[in-house]
Parts: sequence; C-alpha cells; structure tokens
Amino acid sequence: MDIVSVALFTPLRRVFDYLLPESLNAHPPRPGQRVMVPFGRACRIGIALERKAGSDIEHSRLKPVEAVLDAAPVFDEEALALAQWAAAYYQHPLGDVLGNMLPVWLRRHRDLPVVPTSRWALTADGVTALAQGSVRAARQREVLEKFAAAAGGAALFADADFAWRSVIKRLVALGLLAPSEPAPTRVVEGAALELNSEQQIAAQAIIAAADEFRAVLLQGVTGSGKTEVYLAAISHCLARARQALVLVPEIALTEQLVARFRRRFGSAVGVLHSGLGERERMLTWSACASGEVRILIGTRSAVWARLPQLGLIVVDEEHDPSYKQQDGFRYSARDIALVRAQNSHVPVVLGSATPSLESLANVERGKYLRTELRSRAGSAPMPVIECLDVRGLELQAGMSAQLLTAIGDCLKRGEQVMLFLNRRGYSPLLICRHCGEPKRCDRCDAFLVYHKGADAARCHHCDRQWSRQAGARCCEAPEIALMGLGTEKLEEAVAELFPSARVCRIDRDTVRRKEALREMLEAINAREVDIIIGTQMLAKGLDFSAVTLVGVVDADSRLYSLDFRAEERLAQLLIQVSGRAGRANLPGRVMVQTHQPHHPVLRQIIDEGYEAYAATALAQRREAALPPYGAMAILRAESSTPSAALKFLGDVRRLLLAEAPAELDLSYPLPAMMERRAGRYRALMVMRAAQRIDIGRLLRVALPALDEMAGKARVRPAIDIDPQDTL
DNA sequence: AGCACGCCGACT
DNA sequence: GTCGGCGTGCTC
Repeated sequence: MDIVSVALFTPLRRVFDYLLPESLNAHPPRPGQRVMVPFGRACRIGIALERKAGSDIEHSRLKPVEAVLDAAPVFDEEALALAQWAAAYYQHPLGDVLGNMLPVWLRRHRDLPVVPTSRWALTADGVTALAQGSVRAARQREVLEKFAAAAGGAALFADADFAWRSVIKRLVALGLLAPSEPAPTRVVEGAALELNSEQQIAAQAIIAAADEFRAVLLQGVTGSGKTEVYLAAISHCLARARQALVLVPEIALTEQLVARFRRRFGSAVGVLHSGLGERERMLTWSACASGEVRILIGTRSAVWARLPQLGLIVVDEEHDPSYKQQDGFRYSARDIALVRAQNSHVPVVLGSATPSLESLANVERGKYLRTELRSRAGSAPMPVIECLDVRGLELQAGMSAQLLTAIGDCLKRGEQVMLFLNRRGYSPLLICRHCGEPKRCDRCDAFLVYHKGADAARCHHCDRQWSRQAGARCCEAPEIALMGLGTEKLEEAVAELFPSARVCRIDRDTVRRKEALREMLEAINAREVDIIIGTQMLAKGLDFSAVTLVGVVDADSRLYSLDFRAEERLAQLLIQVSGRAGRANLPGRVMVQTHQPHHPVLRQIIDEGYEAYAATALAQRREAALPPYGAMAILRAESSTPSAALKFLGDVRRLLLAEAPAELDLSYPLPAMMERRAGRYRALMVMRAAQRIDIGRLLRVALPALDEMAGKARVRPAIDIDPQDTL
C-alpha cells in the first residue's frame, strides 16, 4: 500500500491522503511536486508531501492520485522546510502557505506557460528592406532601425511593451525579422560609484559574512547612499556566482530601483510584484528557479521566490509595515527574509533611515550587526524640522500663513515644494446641513469621503460609492455640505493660491493607472512640477532632488491613535518625510503643522531626532512588556451577524483560559476599531506572553476545538502572529 | 475556499 | 410554472 499526503490550496488546516496507483510507479511524485487529485467532485492541483505506508482514513475512502505534474518539484527542500516552518509559526494551514508561495499560474494551470521568444534579429531581407527604405510604416521602420542599431541586430524590448509586440509580429510575418536564440542573461557590471569610508565599512561587513548567516542593520539617513552599499554587496555576491534577493515595500519603488540595478547589472535583474500579470510573474519565477535571474527585486511575496543559489538578501526600508500581509496568511516578509537567510547561511541586510524598534532591540541584544551611514551625499545637512503651532490660527485649506509664506518663498527661488496630507479625496465628511448627520457607508462603520474628480461619495474601506446626493436619507431635502480637507481639495486650493505654480498630486487615486506614477515622477524630476501634493505614499523612499520645502499639513490625526505602534509610525513618517527635503547644495526645510506642539513624541522627534525617540520608546515597550520585549498575537474573528464574532471570542477565551499557563495575558474580546467593515462584523482578542513559544503552544493545542467552534458559530477566525496593529 | 445541494421570489 | 438568490456542509 503506497500513500502520499497532499496539501491542497484551501484554508483547511489539514492535508489529504491519496493512493498511488501502479501507473505512477515509474514516476512517483516527489515531495514538493505538483499533483492532480480528485477532490470532492472536481479535480484539483495540490502539492505532494511525504509518502507513507498507511493512513488514518479508511482505505475505501481514499482516492488515487490522478497525475504527477511538471518534470521536477516546484518546491525544493529549502522551500518545503520554509513552508512547514511558516505554517507552524503563523499557525496557518500548510496548503494556503504553499499556495501563497507559488505564482498564481502554478495554482491554476496544469501546464507551464509557453515561453515567448523575446529576442528577434533582422533577417537578410530586413537589412535590405531597411537599406532600400522600402518599409513605409513609421512604427515598423522605427522598430527595424532599433534592431539595426543594436549589437548583433538583436534588440530587447521590454516585456510590457505590447505595442511593440504587435509591430514585431507584423515584421516577423513579413520576413523582415526572425526569432533568434535567447542570449544568456549577462551580468554586465556597469560603473560603480566610489564608496565613501562609511559605505565601505558597511559593504565590508556584509561581504565578510558571505558564507554565513548574519543580520546587518544598515542604518543610513535619507540620501546617505544605502543603495550603493547594496550594489557593492550584490556585486560581490554575483561574483561568487550566487543570486541576490532585494525586497522593497512598494511597487512604486521597484521601478526606480530596477532601473538603477539594470544600469549596473544588465539583463540579469528580475522583477516580481503584484502589478504584474499572472503570466509575467510565472516567467520571472521560472527564471529565478533556473538561475537565469541573478538579482530579483520585488515586493512582499518575492520573499518566497525560488532562488537555488541564494547568496544575499536585502530588505530595503525594513521598518515599513507593508512587509506584513494584512489578510489571509498574515506573514511578515521582513521576518521570513531573516529566517530564510538563516536557513541558507547567507547574510541579510536590513536597510532603513528609521529602523523598526524590533531591529534596534536586536542590535541591543547583539543579534544584528549595525552599520551606520551618517553623512549625506554631497555633505548636505539634514533639514531642520520646524513645529508650527497652528492653534487659534486662521488656516487656508488647512495651511497656516507661515506655511503659505514659506511655499511662496520657495517657489520664488525656483525650488520644489512637497505637501503631505494623509487623507485622499476632496473632503472626508459630507454633512447634511439640516440634521448635521454625516453620510456613512451602509456596510462599514465609516464616513464617506467626497471625491470631486469622480463626483462621488466613496467609502475607503469597501469598494462602494454613491452619488453626492444619494444615500442621504436623513431629511426630505438634504443639503449636503463638504467638510474637512483631503488631498484633492488641497490640490485645488494650492492651485488657486499659487496660480502660476504647476501642481501635481500623488495618491492612490492618481497613480491607479499603471504608467501614471512613472510619468509623474519623470515630470517632477524634469522640474515640470513646482508643488507636489501627496499622501504617505510619497514618503516611501522616492527620490526627488529639487525639493527644499516639505510641509506636513496635519500631523495631529496620528497622535490620537490607540495602537501601540502609532507613535513609532509617526516618528518614522516624520523622519522619512523630512528626508525628502534638501539635497547637495540646497538646504531643506520641514514644517510640521500641529495643534499639539508640546506633544512629547512630536517634541522628542523634532528636538532630539529618531535615535533619541527610539531609545525612549524602547524603554517604554520594555516597561510594558510589549513587542519587541514580549510576544503578541491577535485572534481575530469575522461574522455576518453583529455579536457572533464577539461571542465566539468570548467562548474561545474561556477555552484558552482553561489551558493557558499563568504567564499568558489574554485580553477580553474587543470589537475591532471599525467593527463593521464591508458588511462583516469584526472582533479581536489580544494574546501576550513573555515568550512567543507560550502563545504558539497554546494555540496549537486549542486550534482543533477553535476551528470547530468557529464552524458552528459561522465565524471566520484568523490568527495574527506579531501583529502590525492592534486595531 | 470551491462547489454542491436545497428551499423561497420575479421572470420567459 | 422555471431561473436563481445565497444558507450550510463536505472535501482524502
């Protein structure tokens, strides 16, 4: 009797046993290999795990494996071990963990995609046609000329250039172009910048650990040249015939970085992020697994990419909360990067101007090695942050006279201004002037936000939108007034106040289109923009060289958050934001408007800097036994009826208390910050312990009962280990 | 999660 | 009289 257990891409916390039919004896599935199995009525793709002689399931109920897919396992040993570890650590079903680790294509399609020819060369006819000028169509001629100009007549077009694709197809049909052998990816070392002494020390620290696990915290102020250190370390890694993985928090950041990496290392650079199509992701994934891609740059999910010769991992902006997946499998790519580096005995670099308190605590414990970059390129000084007390001041579109004057002065000098406001849309409140009721979303506990461009009242928490008048059922003839300030309105007001200034807004609404962000960044860097308005999206490591004034229009909203990490976030945001101001010979200025000028956090960040703030915050966390000095997990629950989630957590709490060791702290069930979201009611319960193993052990014991209770109560539970926010 | 079966409203 | 709404139950 030959049986194989198979993990399926379901949220079910178990694996399924299948019989191995004799027909598969010649090529039995290896662990990590995809298989086709009958499941319920349908046939599904799963991942073969270990072979065994028997099963707990009655033999007659076992079905046979239908087929073994692919020539080789899609998970190597390293990946399978990592999956097992992650499933145990995050208490998440193995099948779903494995599903998250694979490109969607491999979950959905039986066969691998046909690899497109991405290289073509001019044929003899093509050369002649071009020489004779017999190609009439401008686009076709343009493409042919590009090929003619390229070395060996084989130009490479970006995969995304579908417009070119169709032209090329036409030219191939005409016999002027022919597919050519794909050239091997080449690492073409471009010119490296001279590293300064700090950068050399940092790079050396990483290079020295080339064959062992070492976590290096690269702490460098904005503009101190962290990327050059990454490049130096990666160059060394490539020279040793190893692959490098670079994680970035935002898709928006990949483009700038990819361009820079491609300039230095040529075509060996691969990119993986959620903005790519299914097929594209699959191809890059394969190229990583085959070793064709030598450097992979990507967002969160790229941490799972198969890199058989992995030699270095870089986590850029390591403090960024978007490394944590916020639904489903709630893993932290930053933490996975560390585990992966450890498993593979390679160094991992955590880069940030504002390291997470976790990282600083690990430096303190001697677990991470810290190297610092203190000087900015061109020895530009860090800008001074000015705290603007706006209490009692008259504000125009949220801006004080002082800020407006500073903007005017800056524009007069021909320099760029950047304004931050963390609310998108036009106005965050639509109020009925008769009854004073704000418009609310009917599926969330949230107010609607008016978007002027779309002339719609939108909920930012689900995908709903209404017309401006609709939905106000409060009065017979509602008169809707728009209150409050969003980026859209700020943009409008700024354009009115500074009519000759060219204004550009960067937020989730304006970068929705794929190319939009790149175009805007190009316009900004070409100095075709004077005032840049945006949400925190702008703060994430985007490079602007001519900005000398940064205005934080409203720092207050973040001071009232109940989350224990809110202050850390504010500190990081302020420092990151101020890093955008001033470069080289242009001194920068940062103005932070607040109604709480004496707020201790704000004061400390402004007067003493991030390091001092971090030291204070760490002391407080230690005092309160909060992360990074204690373990935390959150048990979340969602239900479609108001009290079911809360009641469920109450029941779970009793269950856990019966099992829990005394040192475990279990909060009462709490409604989530926004209890109702997209029509679902959400509740949570915070678990804390000195050691995370205590939480893990307890959950592991309680999970079967918990899952059963959840099923009966029709509640969807979710376990969030090391939560990023407690709301 | 899928994908069924399974009982009650507006349509050819 | 059907088509179809999504409630609940199972999947080796």
